[in-house]
Amino acid sequence: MKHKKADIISVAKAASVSPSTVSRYFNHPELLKLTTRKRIDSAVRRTGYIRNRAAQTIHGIRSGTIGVLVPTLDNAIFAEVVQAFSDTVAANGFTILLASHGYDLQREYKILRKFLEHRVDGVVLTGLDHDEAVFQLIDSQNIPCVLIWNYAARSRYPAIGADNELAGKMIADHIASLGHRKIGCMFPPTHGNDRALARREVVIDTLQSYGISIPEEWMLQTVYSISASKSDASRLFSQPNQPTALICGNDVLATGALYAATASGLKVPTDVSVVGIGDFKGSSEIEPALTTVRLPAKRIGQQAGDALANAIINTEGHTKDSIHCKPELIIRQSSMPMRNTSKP
Amino acid sequence: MKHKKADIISVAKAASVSPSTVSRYFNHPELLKLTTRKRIDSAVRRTGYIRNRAAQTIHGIRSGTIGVLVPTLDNAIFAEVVQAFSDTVAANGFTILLASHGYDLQREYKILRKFLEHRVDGVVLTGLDHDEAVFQLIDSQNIPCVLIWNYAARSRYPAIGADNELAGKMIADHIASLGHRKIGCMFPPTHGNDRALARREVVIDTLQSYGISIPEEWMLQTVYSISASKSDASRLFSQPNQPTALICGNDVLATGALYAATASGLKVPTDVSVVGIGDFKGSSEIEPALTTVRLPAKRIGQQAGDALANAIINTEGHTKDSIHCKPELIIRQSSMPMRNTSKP
DNA sequence: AATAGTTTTGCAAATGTTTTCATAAAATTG
DNA sequence: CAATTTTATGAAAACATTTGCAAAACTATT
Repeated sequence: MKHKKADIISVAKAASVSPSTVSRYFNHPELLKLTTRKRIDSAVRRTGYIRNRAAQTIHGIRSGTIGVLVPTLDNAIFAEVVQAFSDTVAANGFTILLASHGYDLQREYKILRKFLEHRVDGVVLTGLDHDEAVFQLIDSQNIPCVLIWNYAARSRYPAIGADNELAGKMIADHIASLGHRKIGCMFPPTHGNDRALARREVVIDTLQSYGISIPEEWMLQTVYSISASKSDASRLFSQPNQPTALICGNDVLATGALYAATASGLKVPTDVSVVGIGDFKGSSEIEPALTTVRLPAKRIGQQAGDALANAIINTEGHTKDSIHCKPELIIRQSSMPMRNTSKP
Repeated sequence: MKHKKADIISVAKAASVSPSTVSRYFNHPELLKLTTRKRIDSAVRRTGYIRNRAAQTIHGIRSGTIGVLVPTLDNAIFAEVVQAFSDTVAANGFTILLASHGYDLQREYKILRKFLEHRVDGVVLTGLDHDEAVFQLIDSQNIPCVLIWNYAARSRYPAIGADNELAGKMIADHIASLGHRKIGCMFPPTHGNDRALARREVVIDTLQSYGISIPEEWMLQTVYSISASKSDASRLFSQPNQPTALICGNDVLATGALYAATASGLKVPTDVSVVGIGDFKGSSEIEPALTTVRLPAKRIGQQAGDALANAIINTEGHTKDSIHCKPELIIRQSSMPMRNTSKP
């Protein structure tokens, strides 16, 4: 007794009009007489008809979907960007197709193809660096694209995000200007992750410019997790020779380092300053509150959403300009000037 | 000089075969002769053809999409579930359409309609409670659906998740059996959030069964954020009369409470025990490590993904059974038995 | 080499919609 | 109230595919 799913023809029959009229009811209601509009209205209700976007899409009409490709959602900050992006484009009637590639470039290409099979109206990629094949695929379909999270003045597609190098420079400047000279660094693996790479390079370079170099054993490479960063930092903090400041590649690593300090009986910031990058949720509430550089995730998501929705709706031409969402140094309690006296 | 986008007909021409043969190349390659297969292979490559799922979908073929509807992604635990779900169904060739309703039931209905316009092959809703109109819409389209996150033996659709009431009971039992009698509670607003409601009710009831009742002023309602929970808990901790234990509705709230304790100079667990629910990332590393009840987000996402993909691919009949992903009491350092001596 | 049996391919109809063009109905004008 | 303009509706083609059926092309058998 299951009815066939209602299509536009059954609605037309129920309303005693032609299918074309029903189509107009949805797409150009102002062309219909009030009475027929009402009749169709009731017919739609009675039949439980739901429009079929697939059928519309084959007429070259927009699919109303945007493909969003992130490395992972387990990283709270990406979740936040996606959330903001999704809300923004939803206001323009778009729904997002979401997938994650787990930092695997091969997978990124495959997922992009799948997005294109679904005839997404636009795509969002995370970060600046992607396989050349990925770029070519997007070019060949000529579909609007934005790169989120990282900013660069010159990039293959409009980049909307924060200048990660600037963020790295800001935090390194901060630590160096506090007088620290014995500095440790903890950064995530940089393979397939241009954000992390950019930050690390610039931190090292900036410190270099102050005449500071970082010994091998204080240069930690730590996967993105509180547990890994806590254990790595604990190991660092239990060595005889210790840095007076630890610069972490992001706030998750810094959080782990803060916990490690507490666990090791070190006081932050008196014994060691700890700083992060990102200003994630909770970074301002943690004890001691974390000094960090704010990367405005929410704003990035919104700007990217506006830019892409705009590129799709208006010109059908491509988005033009990159947008820089400025990072901002947030000084809290986890960093302080270097004490002048050295330990006896 | 932009070419028209390649369709199946242009591929057919390029390979000197009929469109039907190209179609078969994708859908039933085993029917083709090796040589024609190769010819088409090359034609596809040369033309840059990408299949059009929209055109397939109107033949009643599956769209290969699953609609996922969560309250928000800003909650790390939902992000984790979504991530696990997405990965699982991606292995079966599905892509997810993701949207969030921000605990607004009206929006949930609208989003669901949009999903159905896209002819999703299945839908995922978060939590057990939804507008009756939502359920009816799903019924009318008869499309597989699973409810994630919360478990209940009897529910409108298969529920795959943890028993939140059990989780609440476990943590309440734990605290009561440690001898605490002066107990505070901090729970999120329960409006439109059946998970939170279930937990709170059962905690209160369980404590009741130990003869414990919670005074009005120790019953905090706090929005989901570390900053709110920290400030609410700080207020509680600065009152003259204080509980010896604080039960928090989730680990985010508990984290804020832990920070508040540190800020107020209280020692956890000696001065006050603090417990959460969820076992979020970082809960085991925070100092002191948080006693909580683990809700297996990842497993929920995977199980839900398997169940739904299965329901779609195999029977085309609906998913049958709810699955209970058992919560688990994780005792760490933030809780300890009640001291016998009361403060002077 | 003719026949029967397979395998491979193409034709044409079908899918659910939009849209152009034509026509019918209504409204406006003299 | 007839002529003209405007508005509302329908018929049919178009969109990019899939698929049942039949024809063509091969194989195998005698």
